[in-house]
Amino acid sequence: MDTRERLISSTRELLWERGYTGTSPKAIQERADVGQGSMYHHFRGKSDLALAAISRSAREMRDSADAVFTDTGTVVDRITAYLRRDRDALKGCPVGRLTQDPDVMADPELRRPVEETFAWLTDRLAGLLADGRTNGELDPRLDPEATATALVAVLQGGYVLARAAGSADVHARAVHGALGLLTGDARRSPSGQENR
Amino acid sequence: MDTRERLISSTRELLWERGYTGTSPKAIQERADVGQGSMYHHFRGKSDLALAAISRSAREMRDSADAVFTDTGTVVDRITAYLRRDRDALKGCPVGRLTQDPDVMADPELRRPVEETFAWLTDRLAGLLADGRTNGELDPRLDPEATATALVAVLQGGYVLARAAGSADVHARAVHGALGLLTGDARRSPSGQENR
DNA sequence: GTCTATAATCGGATAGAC
DNA sequence: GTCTATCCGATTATAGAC
Repeated sequence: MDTRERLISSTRELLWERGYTGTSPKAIQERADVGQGSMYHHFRGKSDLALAAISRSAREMRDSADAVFTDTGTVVDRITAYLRRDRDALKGCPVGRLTQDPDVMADPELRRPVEETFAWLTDRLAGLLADGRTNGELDPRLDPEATATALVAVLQGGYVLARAAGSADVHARAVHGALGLLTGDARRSPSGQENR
Repeated sequence: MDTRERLISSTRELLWERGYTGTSPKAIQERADVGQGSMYHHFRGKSDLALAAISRSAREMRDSADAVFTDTGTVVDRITAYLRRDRDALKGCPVGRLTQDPDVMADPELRRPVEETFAWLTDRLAGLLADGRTNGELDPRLDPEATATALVAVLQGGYVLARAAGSADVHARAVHGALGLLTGDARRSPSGQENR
């Protein structure tokens, strides 16, 4: 890996672990094993490096999700596969994490990849859910946009809860609960007052 | 409000807005309108202040949730009221936010209130869901712990998505989606293959 | 209790030699 | 392209006067 790539890679890791404010140019250089001068030769400064790192992480997140979504199987299969996908729950989401960084959110350039990634993801999931509704896999009353938003929120919130508990199992439990609701293993009782 | 309280209040605000790493003693003093010497008289340092602030926020979050949970109405009513509660979605959760702060999570004292708050919240919701299952409001197949975890995750993840989108509506949409799944307005089709 | 002074270290760069 | 030197403000305190 060349110098430039090592810097991007190091920045991605540090943004993931410590956020933008918690990441210093010096720490980036040390982890990349690159000198001060080198870093400022390849990038104009911290925010320039962060832009490269964030864009890379966003693209990777999108590409890997898309691979699961375009896989074979029923709609429910593909959504289940995405929700259950292997993840390091205690590390959190490298993109979602950035929403807590005021300096990232305040800079339109840095913020853009974050915004676009979640807009794309939610939209893609909503499309799948709409397909499932059309083909009879899912209840016609299901609201694709709202449901997609809820599912993405479960994933993002699952990271929060897993980190709070210090246990990756909590993320899996959140996903399990969401799938239970989606696939009808857990819902308002058929004898409940809201049933029609 | 006395000096000590102003310092705690100022620290709570800053931790909420900028996190632990992004909050300097100087900024705390300025917002509280308290001098350097005063701050170090009342608190041993930044982490001591943070502990007071975090404990306060955690207790407040817990108390206000408990008020909704112990309210009158059906289980589904109370859960709905909690999920739909007025919130400043773009500001995020003052407690959940701290899970992204490595310095907070690395310090057992600072971390404890965060961990306990979410453990309590999830447990409390699971109890309500179990009650709803018992009294026939909810499907007997519903897994109370997993569902409770998913619901709390929707709230926490909703903040992430709202901030990413720059719109509080996204949080409301996530909640709407989750309630649709929980109350049976949106789920796997009755004619779907998983139906028994 | 509050104020000012002092200080060591870090953060985020710029400048110029090689 | 990479290195070292230098810079200035911020961070997180401590010390002692008032």
